[in-house]
Amino acid sequence: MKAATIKDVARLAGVSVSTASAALNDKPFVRTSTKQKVREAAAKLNYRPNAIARSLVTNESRLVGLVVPDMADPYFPAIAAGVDEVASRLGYTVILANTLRNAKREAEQIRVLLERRVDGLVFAGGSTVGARGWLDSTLDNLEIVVIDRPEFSFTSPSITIDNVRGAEKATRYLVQLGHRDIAFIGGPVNSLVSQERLRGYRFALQESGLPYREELVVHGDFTPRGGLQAMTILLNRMETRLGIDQPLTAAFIANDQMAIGAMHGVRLAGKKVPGDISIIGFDDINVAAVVEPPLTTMAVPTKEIGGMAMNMLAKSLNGEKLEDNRVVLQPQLIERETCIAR
Amino acid sequence: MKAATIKDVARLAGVSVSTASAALNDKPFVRTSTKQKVREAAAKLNYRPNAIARSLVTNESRLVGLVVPDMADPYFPAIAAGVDEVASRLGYTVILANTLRNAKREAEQIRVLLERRVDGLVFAGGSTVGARGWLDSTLDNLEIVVIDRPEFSFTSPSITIDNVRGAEKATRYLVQLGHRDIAFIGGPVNSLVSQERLRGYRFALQESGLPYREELVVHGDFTPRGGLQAMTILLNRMETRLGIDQPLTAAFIANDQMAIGAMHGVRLAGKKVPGDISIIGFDDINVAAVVEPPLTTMAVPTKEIGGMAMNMLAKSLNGEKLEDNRVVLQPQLIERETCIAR
DNA sequence: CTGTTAGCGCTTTCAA
DNA sequence: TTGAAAGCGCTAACAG
Repeated sequence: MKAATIKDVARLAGVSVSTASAALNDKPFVRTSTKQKVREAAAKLNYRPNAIARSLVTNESRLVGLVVPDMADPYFPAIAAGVDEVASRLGYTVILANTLRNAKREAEQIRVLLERRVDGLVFAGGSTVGARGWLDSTLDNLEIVVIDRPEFSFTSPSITIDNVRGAEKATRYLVQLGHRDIAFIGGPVNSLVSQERLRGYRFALQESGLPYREELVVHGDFTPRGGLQAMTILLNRMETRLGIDQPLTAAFIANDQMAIGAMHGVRLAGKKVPGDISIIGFDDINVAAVVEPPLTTMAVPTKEIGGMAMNMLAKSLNGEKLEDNRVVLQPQLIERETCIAR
Repeated sequence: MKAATIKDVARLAGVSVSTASAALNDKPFVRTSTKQKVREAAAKLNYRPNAIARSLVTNESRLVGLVVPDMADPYFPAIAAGVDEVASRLGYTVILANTLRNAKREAEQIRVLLERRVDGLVFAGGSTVGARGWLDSTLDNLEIVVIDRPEFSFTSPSITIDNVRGAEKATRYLVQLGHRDIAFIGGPVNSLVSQERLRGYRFALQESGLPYREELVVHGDFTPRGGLQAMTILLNRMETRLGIDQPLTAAFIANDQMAIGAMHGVRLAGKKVPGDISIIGFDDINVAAVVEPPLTTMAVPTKEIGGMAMNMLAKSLNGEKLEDNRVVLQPQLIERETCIAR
């Protein structure tokens, strides 16, 4: 049997449709007894308001799109959890859009979100050099909050990780421990976040009077496997090209997933973390604290970021002015056991 | 300026609204030149069809709800990735609903999904004893596919992990390696999945002529921290209550996240994995292969499951009969390095 | 092949 | 305090 509509409710309650609507929405001008009647009718019919119909007339969907590059990296589900939690508290529903770090797919997904008339978007990470252009044209008229997409940070409310400073801090930490031959494992070359972290790394090197050496940087793909491969390449390089005069003693790795993979690579090569090679990661994903040895990393309050983003979005949607629409977060060094003084 | 509607497009193209609609939907009976005109008009106006309006009339939203208990466990994002991938290929959009393993919240989230008129639901894991009742009444009329929610497996198309057999296999593997004092770390006591895995564990014990000992089972919460705590409890128990006559030599742990935490617990107690205690997990999450030592576990093809679920859902939505609507998957033993013969 | 008409389920004036 | 009517943007007969 078909789902009951408000018409059915109205009929059963013996009132007009408009009264039924007002009653169900608890408008103050409806007589209490009428509300009662209507509610009973609704209950009896197991009535569920049709959000689609409502959206059509109110011209707001209370849908928000959440655009993430990759669900396999725990970083993004953590953000998703934060967004979802406050969204549902605020009466929004979230649509998931996974871009798989693929520009074409991203465009496609956005198109869908637009057609669904989402009220707003939270755009998390995964930005890529040049991803900017086409978005601008199509995205006006839509509230959007970006997380760690530096290319939008000046046009949209944003939450940004200070990747440059974070990377700098991480690298400097290694330097302070006495390391001089410090490698960097980044994400995909065209990833903006990865580029920023590379920048911070170079900056710290420079400030410490250490040379930047190309042979010490390798790009991975943010996955554990990628980290493993990158570390293996690095270790081979050291072995074959440079000899033992300047062996790698530490590495700053652009995210924890790769760092954990890289640690494995170190062991596979018969070396020890941190005995032979110190490692510092980025993100502080939930297993970081319990891997062996526990991973020293730059922590980012992921879930809070998601919640914060959704809150900002909701505020703009309410027409409120954001007093602070350009949040920049400093990652925090969590010293665990993968770094050791040289 | 307001978004263009199909009316605007029709006017600009000099045709009626219905013709515009037909043209945009590429109906075969529209003259090619007309389609051309209409498309140009649409492009010029940057027209985007309003999916909300369409849904209202077609009475299908092409929305599917994805209900998961917890985004922090990599297991679920992996499923989400699978669902999302095939959903978007099939023209569906997925709404995320995170229940946080909380029955009240689950009910609330489902209510929202129903109001949004999702065409179907994929319900992944997190089932809890007694979660069944209220769902039945409210869920008819909705296509739904369940993943690892045994309580629905006989009323809805389902993909189920054979948890009992998987757990049995895992435990038996330990037994074959010569272990006789094998602990079990489960999820929350009322988690059905955890109960099944416990059942498999007991079954294997029994078949092997080993006694079931309550002091060897502890319940965690599926998180790394929970695994750590559970292992610590276990180790303390051994220390204090039982003395050294029957020290724990192995543990089967209900998911990888906890297993990784538990490994850490073992080390904290000054013992070694697998030297002192062998460990086997469940799920094969993506870091399992690279932790130290690489985790032996029962693999479940998570992402494929998500995709499969969405495919099944789409089929039922199309009115196709599912030839195989009760898929049962056998977890596969992945031997890595956390288990050793005694 | 194209246009006219009706209506999806709801909210929202506006009158009564 | 309630009801009648209009209309959100679209698709779906149906007639021409």
